[in-house]
Amino acid sequence: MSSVRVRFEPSPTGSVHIGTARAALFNWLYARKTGGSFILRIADTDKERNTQDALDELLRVLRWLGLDWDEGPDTGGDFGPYFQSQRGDIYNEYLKKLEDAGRVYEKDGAVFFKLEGERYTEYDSYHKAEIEKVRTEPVTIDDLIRGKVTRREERDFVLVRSNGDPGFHFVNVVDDISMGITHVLRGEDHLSNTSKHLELYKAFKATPPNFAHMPMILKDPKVGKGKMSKRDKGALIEEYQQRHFLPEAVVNFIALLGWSPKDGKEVLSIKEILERFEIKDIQKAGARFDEKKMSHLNFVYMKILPINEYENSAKKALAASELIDENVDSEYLRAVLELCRDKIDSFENLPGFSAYFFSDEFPVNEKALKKVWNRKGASDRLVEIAPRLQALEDWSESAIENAFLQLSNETGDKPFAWYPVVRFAVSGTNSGPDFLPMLELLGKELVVRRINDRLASVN
RNA sequence: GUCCCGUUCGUCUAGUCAGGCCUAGGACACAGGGUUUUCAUCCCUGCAACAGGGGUUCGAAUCCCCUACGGGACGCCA
Repeated sequence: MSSVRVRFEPSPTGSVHIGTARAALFNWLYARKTGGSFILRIADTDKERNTQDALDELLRVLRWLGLDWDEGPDTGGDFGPYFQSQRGDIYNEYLKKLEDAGRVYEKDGAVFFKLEGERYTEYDSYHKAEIEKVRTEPVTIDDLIRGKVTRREERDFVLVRSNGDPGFHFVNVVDDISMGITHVLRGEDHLSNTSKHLELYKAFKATPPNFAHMPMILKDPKVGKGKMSKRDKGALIEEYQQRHFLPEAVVNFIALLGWSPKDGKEVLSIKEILERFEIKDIQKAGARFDEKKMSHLNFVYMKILPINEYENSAKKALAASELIDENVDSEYLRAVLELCRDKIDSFENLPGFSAYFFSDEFPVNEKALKKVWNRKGASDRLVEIAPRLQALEDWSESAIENAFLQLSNETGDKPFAWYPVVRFAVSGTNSGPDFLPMLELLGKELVVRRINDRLASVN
């Protein structure tokens, strides 16, 4: 028995859709699972829309997700070329076979595939016209996910466009035959196209590959109806990169879109996914995109991220938001990151969470303003604590705590009475890292100054 | 409109193929409580689903049929 060969056939026209990424992942998983080959084939027959940049971007995204390929545009292989734009000779050769078999004809400058069967014309309500149809024999695929699916193709279709470029269905089938593809895992949107493909396999007297049609990824119902489009939030992998999501989390999330492991474990590394992946466990029904789940997974991975990787990603996120540059004190930065480590839920939120460590221009949280500051006696709390902090000679966590404790003893109020107000004064919000270490790190001069600034704002 | 595919908590899903172990399990989200003298984490509890109707059967989420609803295809896009 020959070994498994699967392919991923993206068209490099811009950004990578989440469904495209999932197709890549599932094909990759199946290849690695079976010890087969994962082939990358570039669908660049539409010349105007393809650029080198888009291709580079595509390869970058695949690598970011942790996917590698055995044959492809940059790695080569025995079945090349791996750009469809360079496979013209092969397409011509296969077109000749169809010509010789009398299965093609020309119309309006394009080459059509001729179906076999009785011809008749009929009014078609979709095309709103009288069109020619063919009474063909139904064709059946045994889909690895859906079982037997039978359908009849009833209209001739274009093989080569009038501008000379070969069309999708034709190149798709020719490439799968000539590259020895054994399994085709693709989106359900191709299920209806499969009858066209099967007709071509028949005409070429070739054995069709095994098909598996994955469910569509649908919009969050709160957002709208239908399949997720590239305009929807969360639809593009680039968006996750820009938002500093972890690739492990993204991979985990897209794997769970339409697939789930038998043992019910949800947080899975790509290796663990690989151990559990089975085509038959892929869901039939469309999967709805849930941004909250994506965020949660990202959060889980952040918690277990090794410290050096955490620091790298954190620095990137801070640099991207221009809170820090290369002049930043690396020891101070390290301490800040250490302090925020267990508090933040995403790198995306880190800049907002920690801005006040790096700049006096930090935003004031409206809710905190209402809840903490616009409250009777709030400014009195600052008036009480400010001189005591000012007077401290030893600016250590315990010394700071003592200052609060003393005040607490004298007034009978808990230290809790001052904490939120001071936190608000120095950070503009009511949540954040551990309070006392935060003050210590910020430094006496800055803490006292911000308290006074806050007080000055009322007068 | 025609054809194809689908339908379990708000969402992702387990269970369906081999009907009884399902008073339907987990996760996210949401609500309430607890731990934490801050903040977050964390822990506990709760909410919440077999689309509807007919069969078959001692017994159906599970098998069959119909209806409804959702999705996809119907391009000289891929």
